[in-house]
Amino acid sequence: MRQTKSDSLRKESKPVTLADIAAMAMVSNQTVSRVINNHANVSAKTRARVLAAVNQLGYRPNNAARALVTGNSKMLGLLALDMPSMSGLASQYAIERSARDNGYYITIATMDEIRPSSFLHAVEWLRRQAVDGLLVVAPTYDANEALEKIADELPLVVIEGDPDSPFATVSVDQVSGAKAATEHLLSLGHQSVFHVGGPTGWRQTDERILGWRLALESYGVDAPMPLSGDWSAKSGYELGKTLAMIPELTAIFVAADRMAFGAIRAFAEKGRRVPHDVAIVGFDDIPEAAFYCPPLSTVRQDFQEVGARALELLLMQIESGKRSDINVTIGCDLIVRESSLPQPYDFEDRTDRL
Amino acid sequence: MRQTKSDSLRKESKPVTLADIAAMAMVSNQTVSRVINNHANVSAKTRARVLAAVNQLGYRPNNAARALVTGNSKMLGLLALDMPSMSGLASQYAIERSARDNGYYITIATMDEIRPSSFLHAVEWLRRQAVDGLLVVAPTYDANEALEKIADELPLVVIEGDPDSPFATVSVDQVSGAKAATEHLLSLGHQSVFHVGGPTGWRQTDERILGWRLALESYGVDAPMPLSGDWSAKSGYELGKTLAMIPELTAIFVAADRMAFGAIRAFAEKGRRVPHDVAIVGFDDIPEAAFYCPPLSTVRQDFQEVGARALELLLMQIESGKRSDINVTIGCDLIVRESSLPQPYDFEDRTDRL
DNA sequence: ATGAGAGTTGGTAACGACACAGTGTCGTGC
DNA sequence: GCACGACACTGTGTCGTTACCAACTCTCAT
Repeated sequence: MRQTKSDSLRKESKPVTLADIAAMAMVSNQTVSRVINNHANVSAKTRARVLAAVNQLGYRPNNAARALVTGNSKMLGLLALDMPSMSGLASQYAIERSARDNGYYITIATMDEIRPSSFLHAVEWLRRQAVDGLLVVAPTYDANEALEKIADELPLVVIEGDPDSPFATVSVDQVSGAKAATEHLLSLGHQSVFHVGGPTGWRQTDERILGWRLALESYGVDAPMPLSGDWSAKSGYELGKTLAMIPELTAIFVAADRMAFGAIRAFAEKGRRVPHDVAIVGFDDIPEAAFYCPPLSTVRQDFQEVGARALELLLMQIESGKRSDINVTIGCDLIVRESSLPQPYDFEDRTDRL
Repeated sequence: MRQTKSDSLRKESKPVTLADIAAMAMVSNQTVSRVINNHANVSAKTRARVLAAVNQLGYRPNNAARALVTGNSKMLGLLALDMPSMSGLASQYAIERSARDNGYYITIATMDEIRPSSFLHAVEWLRRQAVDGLLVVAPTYDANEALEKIADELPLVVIEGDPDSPFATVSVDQVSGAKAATEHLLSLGHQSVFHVGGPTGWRQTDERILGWRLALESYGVDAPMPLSGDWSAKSGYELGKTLAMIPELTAIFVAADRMAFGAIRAFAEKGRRVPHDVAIVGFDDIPEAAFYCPPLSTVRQDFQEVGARALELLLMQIESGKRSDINVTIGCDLIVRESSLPQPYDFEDRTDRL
């Protein structure tokens, strides 16, 4: 017998159920249910009596039972990449908070890489939990085909996915961010701007390259061959060692702050100073960027906003029951700090620009 | 009617149930259930027939129904601090992966600060979801009293909690890490070592201070007044500006890499070079530490290991049904890099020490 | 042949909550 | 005085699954 087993080991003798408080408040199950769910047609007096019983007995609604009968689990799946060098998880907090405010739980599933198979695996896992909707952080192209199959069975929002895809997406406008960063460097008088990009297969990699190319074009400059890292500081360092050997290089746009850190370090080791000899702009604006040596110019992405908007879109679909393919684009801001500025900077009052 | 409503808007006409495949395989519900759950006493032939039906119909077990009858939701709650400057979330991935391998889901709840009230709120929220156990990242003391109430109703493991508390904990040995860092600095000949610590109320803050004190004592040095930041690079920067005014200061042990970044930056702005004028050691070994300018000496914490061990402890409690108060301590390693080394370093082949 | 025992399988009753369709009680308007 | 609707509340059925117990089918030894 379950009861016996569990209380022989743990207090929780028997969880309080709806029926228990119905008995205590001397009303039917149904009335209690209505009170719990804030339905109409319950007199103030009964409602108070029920609420009193709820408090006294410490009743906690059982979501499993609820999910079984209503068909809604109030659970959302968050599918993310297991990659510590990704900054995107900052938005996870925003998502959870906002979900909870709306009465939804978040359950997470991680993938070590976005391959269709491991991807579908994770989705399948979440669907067993009968999630009401899916938030997918899918910055690579591979994800799209896998998502197709899911999208018309389950509400879905893709974060950092392809805006041209047939599902709802929320993404940061990488192109204009990259363009602004590159133009900033060109406007300082650099003859050309090199680029350290992310790994192939990532939307962000291509879009940042595109923005960079557009800026170079508008200045009539030929684009050098872009390099490709894996977003980590280490990869930035390795590529930086290579770039440091190019004498005519004076400016680099690096597709991630962490890679920029590595690159600056590599330049320092080769005796080329940033910003005096080489100007560098990163991307992301991680909190440490403002405190690197030198403080890193970068493009700020508002992950909080991305998360909040994604959740909003998802709930909209769940509540309306209609699939949506709205594409939300969030802008980003160029933050200029010392790493791209040729002249020495007045150190004293820089805290205001963090 | 639910069915009508949902399929008017979305394919998912009606989910496949156990009964459907029972009908197809021409066996009873029970037999299907046994196959799904890998119970014994099912002939190979029937099992194959059932499995075939499962595949053909695309059956997905309904966890809600399962949870309702078994009383186990196969869901674990992860309670964490909403603080981007905390490095601890690295272990979240390890936890999720390992949980999934064991057939458990992770649902997260975040808190903006660890106060008993917001803490209990989050716990209550998770308990509604009928989680089978709780993983709590609770690095502050405040959490303890709140946890007492929960611990004997629900399996619980506290990450970075107080090892003397009456519940199972997994923590990193902060004291010895801090001691090693400080001794390293003293062994280099520094007369004293200053300290930039974390916020008050955090176990890690106190333990790192303790380790630092122990090291100073063993060298017969009086401990200067430790400073207190909030783990962020920004706070390290502000405190660094203060410390930079102390002429006799030659070495600092900073309780977090991010704060160390800020501090080094502040010193640079005041014209004091690291490591030539001041030696600095951080704590955490975040991936960027090796690529700061200069590369940061630090104490490495293995968050992966912490997460994996915590999950292991939790599952043990859940499966045995017995509360445990085992305290696991994970060691940490001093990583020496340029920020604490007085002599210039041979740049060429340093990649091996990352 | 017969019975025991192991290996299979089936039927029924939960689990806890909500939906749905009632029942009963008012108050209002003609 | 009667019909009628609005409101407050109740009773039963159901969601998909597993637990429990009973029943059936084989062997194999007696």
